[in-house]
Amino acid sequence: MAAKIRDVLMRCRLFRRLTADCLDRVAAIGITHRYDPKERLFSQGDEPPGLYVVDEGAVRVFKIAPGGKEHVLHLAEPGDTFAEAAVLGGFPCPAHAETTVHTRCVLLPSPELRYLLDADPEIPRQLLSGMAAWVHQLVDLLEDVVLRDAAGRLSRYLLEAAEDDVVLIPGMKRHLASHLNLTSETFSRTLTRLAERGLIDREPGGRIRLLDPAGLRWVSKGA
Amino acid sequence: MAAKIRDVLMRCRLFRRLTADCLDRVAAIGITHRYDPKERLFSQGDEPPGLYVVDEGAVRVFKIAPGGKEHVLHLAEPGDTFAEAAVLGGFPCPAHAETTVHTRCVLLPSPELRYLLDADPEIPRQLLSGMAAWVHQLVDLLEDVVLRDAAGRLSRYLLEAAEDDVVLIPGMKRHLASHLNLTSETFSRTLTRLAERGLIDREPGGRIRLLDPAGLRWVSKGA
DNA sequence: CGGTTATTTGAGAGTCTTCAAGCTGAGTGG
DNA sequence: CCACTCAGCTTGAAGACTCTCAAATAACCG
Repeated sequence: MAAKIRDVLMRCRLFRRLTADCLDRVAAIGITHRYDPKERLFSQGDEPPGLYVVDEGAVRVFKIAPGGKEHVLHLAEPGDTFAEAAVLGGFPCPAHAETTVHTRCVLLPSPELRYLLDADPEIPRQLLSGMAAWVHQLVDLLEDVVLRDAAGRLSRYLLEAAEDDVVLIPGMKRHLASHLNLTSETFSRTLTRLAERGLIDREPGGRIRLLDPAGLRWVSKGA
Repeated sequence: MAAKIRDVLMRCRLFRRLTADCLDRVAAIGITHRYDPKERLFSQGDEPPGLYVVDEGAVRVFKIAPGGKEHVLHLAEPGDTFAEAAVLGGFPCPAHAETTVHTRCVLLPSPELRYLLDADPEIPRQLLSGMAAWVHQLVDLLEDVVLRDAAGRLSRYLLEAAEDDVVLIPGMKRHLASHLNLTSETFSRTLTRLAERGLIDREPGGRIRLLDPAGLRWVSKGA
């Protein structure tokens, strides 16, 4: 069981740089949780229960704007962590978290994690660079939203998410759309437009094949 | 001199939570630099010279999009730090940094800082929560760009930047506009619209008086 | 198969940007 | 002391992109 948790942690950027020794100690406090689809893990304003690592399934972390519109900050898939900033910074959750499908997570409970950080000087040091990477990713996201148009953002996402030139859309398209700061309508239209230009091919089951990665790269750079 | 550097560090979120002891050791490696207006501190892709803390003046950290458009990620004013993520994460600078006016900064050079982090277990631990706060701020910024309109973003900025219901615009309006993801034209128009509604008063010298903070808060919440 | 939910498509409206022109204000030299 | 100049700011009109609303289609689940 503990070996299992270790493996989950190993897959994620935040913990990958930990030494085997530290990793074991962190894994020891981990608890595996299972969730049904659409189950709420925590809500905006809650005290963070702990640091989550997705093992299987997917969690969307989102804000709800006054007016009911929601924006997906983070689509956490296997190997991703979330709520790390709230736990480590000691402030309440800045967003809601809900699963999209059947999901298994490892939870590192806040009290135990904080104790560990105080007890073991090696761990904070190694987490620091992990946090820096997370900042870097946020800056990328910000850049994305700010200086790319719909086609550019979608192209970049496709390029990043592709494996063997195939992208499997996680969960509902409208959540992915929200993550890219698009309505589902615009998302759909942009997808067909990319297909018309021969850059991608829409296959059944939410699968997308990249026909012309170089062309997509061009679009994502803003042309 | 060292006392001076200590004071500068003390003012910023990243270091405020450090114990007096650690603070001294960090301050010891700090170097004060002076810059002319529009002087370039580093460029995108450079190895980060170190962690900067603004003592006096202002630095804008910005990206240039293909096509020449620039976006201001961060307007660093006294007490703000920048390049922290690149130094701590060990990757190249993701953006350019340039002063807007005569500026004094404290630089904590990368090699010394890294050495300090390795040598002293206490410092990374205390920096971790500072990084978490920076993540939190980035998420706010992202939220800002994504779910507020021009008037909402400007209102929020004014409320945050105000002291005694007066905001002094740092540097050029067009840089502030870019930070809020607006063109300078839209910025100007939005300002006059807020003035017409009696929420603010535009005074000479780039000074803005908040006449109705409650009303601004209403606008910033998206109405 | 029927009901429900998600996605696609169409038409119209709104916001922000772009392009172009006029304005303002500080610094300069006559 | 004043006109000149240049950069930044403001204002106007036109256009682009995305959103909203509405309806049709497709996918899913019991």
